[in-house]
Amino acid sequence: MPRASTTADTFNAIGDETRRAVLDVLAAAGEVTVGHLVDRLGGTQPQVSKHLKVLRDVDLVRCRHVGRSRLYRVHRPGLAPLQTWLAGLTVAVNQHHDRLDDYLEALQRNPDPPAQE
Amino acid sequence: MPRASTTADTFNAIGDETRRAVLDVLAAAGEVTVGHLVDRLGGTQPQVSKHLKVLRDVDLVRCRHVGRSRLYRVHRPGLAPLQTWLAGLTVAVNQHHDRLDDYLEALQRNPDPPAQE
DNA sequence: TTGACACATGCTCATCTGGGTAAATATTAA
DNA sequence: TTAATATTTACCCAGATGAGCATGTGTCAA
Repeated sequence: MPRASTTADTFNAIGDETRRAVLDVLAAAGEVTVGHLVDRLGGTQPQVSKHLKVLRDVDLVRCRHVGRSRLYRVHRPGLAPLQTWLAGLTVAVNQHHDRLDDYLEALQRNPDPPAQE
Repeated sequence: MPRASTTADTFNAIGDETRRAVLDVLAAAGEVTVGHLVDRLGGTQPQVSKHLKVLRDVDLVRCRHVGRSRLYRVHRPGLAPLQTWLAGLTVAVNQHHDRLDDYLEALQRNPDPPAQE
């Protein structure tokens, strides 16, 4: 079985570095034209358009027509899956691992530590 | 050019749903054995091992040997790239898009709104 | 209508993937 | 040493990808 489609979910969509860069530019600028993105990010126009399609498919960006241009913007609700999962994971990790990392790293440096210092 | 390697960075690593599930289990349980993960997640043992290798390569998990088992755990610092990027993006989006989404959606429902109301 | 502009879509291709199964490695028990 | 347990690693394969390039679609200007 191959890797899941990039449009399978938000996580796959942001796996690509260029797409993250697209989101960064959109987030910083508010609304941006495809042409502007091309100038800003480099690469060819079809390339950028394809990345935008992926982001659109997972609802991370939306666009509106203005003349012959299209203005793209980040669609905030699309970020929810990422924010939710990462926040939940972080909380869970912190609860169980408080200070465990430090302990384990110390243990690794001194595999057989004395019972109590 | 094919998709970037899953071990290219943290973002690619968490693109896979099974790997996110692995992280969830590890985060909830603290330290877990590979066998336990297999029981918990289903799938074959080699499969889980491979996913763990990917997570290890991007430093999202670490493990230590205990007898013939290995105890895996989430390595918190490995989450930093995700947290940093997502937080930055969220802040930027909120700054530029405060209430823009609502406006645009209203605009979409009523493409040619009266000047003021 | 014709032409230019702004994007989107279609196509080819080398490449990386995740699943399945078999075999290798390491550690403990007998 | 031999057997069993716990994981990792090696192969094989269909499927999806991103880059490059050509083409299609929609809009504005003359």
